[in-house]
Amino acid sequence: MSRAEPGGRRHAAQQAPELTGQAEDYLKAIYELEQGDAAAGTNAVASRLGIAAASVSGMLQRLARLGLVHTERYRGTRLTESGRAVALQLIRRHRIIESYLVSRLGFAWDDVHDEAERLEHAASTELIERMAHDLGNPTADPHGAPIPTVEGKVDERRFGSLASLEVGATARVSRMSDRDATLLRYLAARGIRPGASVRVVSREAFDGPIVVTVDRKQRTISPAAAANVWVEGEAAAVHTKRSAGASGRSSARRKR
Amino acid sequence: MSRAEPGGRRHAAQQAPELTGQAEDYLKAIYELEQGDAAAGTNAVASRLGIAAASVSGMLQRLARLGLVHTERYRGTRLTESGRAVALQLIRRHRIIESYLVSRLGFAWDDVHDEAERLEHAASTELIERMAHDLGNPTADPHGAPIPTVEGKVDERRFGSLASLEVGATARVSRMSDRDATLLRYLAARGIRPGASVRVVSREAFDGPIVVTVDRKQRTISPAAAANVWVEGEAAAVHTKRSAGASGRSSARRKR
DNA sequence: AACGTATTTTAGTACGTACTAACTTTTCTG
DNA sequence: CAGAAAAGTTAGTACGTACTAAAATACGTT
Ligand SMILES: [Mn+2]
Ligand SMILES: [Mn+2]
Ligand SMILES: [Mn+2]
Ligand SMILES: [Mn+2]
Repeated sequence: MSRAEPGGRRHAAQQAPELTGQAEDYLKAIYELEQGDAAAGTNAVASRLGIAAASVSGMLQRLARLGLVHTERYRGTRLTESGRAVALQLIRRHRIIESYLVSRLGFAWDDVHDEAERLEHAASTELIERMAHDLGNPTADPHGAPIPTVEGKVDERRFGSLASLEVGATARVSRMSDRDATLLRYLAARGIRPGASVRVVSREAFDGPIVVTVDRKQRTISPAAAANVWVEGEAAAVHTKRSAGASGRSSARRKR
Repeated sequence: MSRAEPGGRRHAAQQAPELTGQAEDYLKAIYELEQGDAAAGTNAVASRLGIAAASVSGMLQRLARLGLVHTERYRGTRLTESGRAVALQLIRRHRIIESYLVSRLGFAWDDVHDEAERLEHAASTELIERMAHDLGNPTADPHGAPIPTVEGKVDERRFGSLASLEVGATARVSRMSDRDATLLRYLAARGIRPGASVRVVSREAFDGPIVVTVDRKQRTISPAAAANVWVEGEAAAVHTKRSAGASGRSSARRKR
């Protein structure tokens, strides 16, 4: 019940520190950026949230004081157990809201992310659980992202991207980024949605377009778009080869 | 779409000043406190919002700068046209959300106010209109409060309270305050809900309990509770008498 | 009209959150 | 490994929103 508003105090703070919406978004960003053993970089958090890196430094110190993250100066940030729990519940709220808006209120799948980005901070646990129950406790959102359980369990498998599938390989679309409505419409126009099965027909050199068969129909997809689509169960057609996955690498921070 | 968050700037401000949730709540409070020609007092706004009067003074100056209220120093505040428009749209959002939560998600009517108080600031116009459409564009919320239209029209009639009905008078329950869940449960337990028809059987002196017939059953109601129930179409049984209504008085601010 | 009380405003402070500019540390590269 | 580039932090500022304490104004009562 009742998530806190920002500037003021309004409600006496009880045990739980009553995080602001911004703090919650930071935790979510960190959750999404850290992988395995690699901490989330300040710049990465900043660009994810559209905020100056200097501002992020400040907030991370606050979150550290609250016991929600561990920060090693100049070396990145990772969630503590309790920070992770907060992030997962926020993600649960986000994804259930998206699912509800699509299934019950007729929203387009490319139109729910921003709405959920705000509602996730205002919706009570009771509301979320009622929505979830009404939907039959879904396990994935409209973009294929897994929904954490109330207990904070979630499928954390990482899949390879469609962009890195080899020619001849077949796979099932698992999920895609939902942060860009244009991308989602681009993909929808090509039949790329969670559950679709794809097969790479050919690829052009120099990052040229990828030709794929999507549920029997032949389609062309830009590699930039394909990089935001994750697929599972890839199977090469003729001879199996190791694919350099964009999956669980952990050693270094990727540039961009 | 997208109501602003507080501390930061985050989105470039376009034409519309993008009010914070708090500012919106102030406007709503002023709307509900000013009646006819009487301005809303600073203390009244403060106690309504649970905020110190000094803080309210500050915010009112900001709202005045934004052209949303007129403030006459030491004399009270009233909404400008545009402030009123903001307040009415917020109230529309609030009441549609309450209605939706009750009708579509099985919330109890005494449990939706706080939820709506937060969601009203996060829900986009699109979401609200989809909810409204799904409900068949209701004209009143679960507590009998009229829902302003998209154009900002609303039934502003004021009714007398059940507490001021004379013995023998019959009336229909129009609405009740929704800000106290305990009150709502108290009323529900006695069958007092919008549309119920009541008749005052007797009243005790010194603000004692009021005995009423509610939809045929006899019930006892405390005057403090009855003061938060508004009724319409009152009709005295035998001889009609002027009732000193707690309705449209405007000259002085009531104490408390 | 004068006084005392209620109402309202100002002054000074705090905190969350953001920004830019300047500085520090780490990492990469030749 | 030295120097440059990238990444991250600190310093100083701003704004919205709250608070308490003190001062100003208005109002009801004698
Ligand atoms: Mn968010
Ligand atoms: Mn999603
Ligand atoms: Mn509100
Ligand atoms: Mn209501």
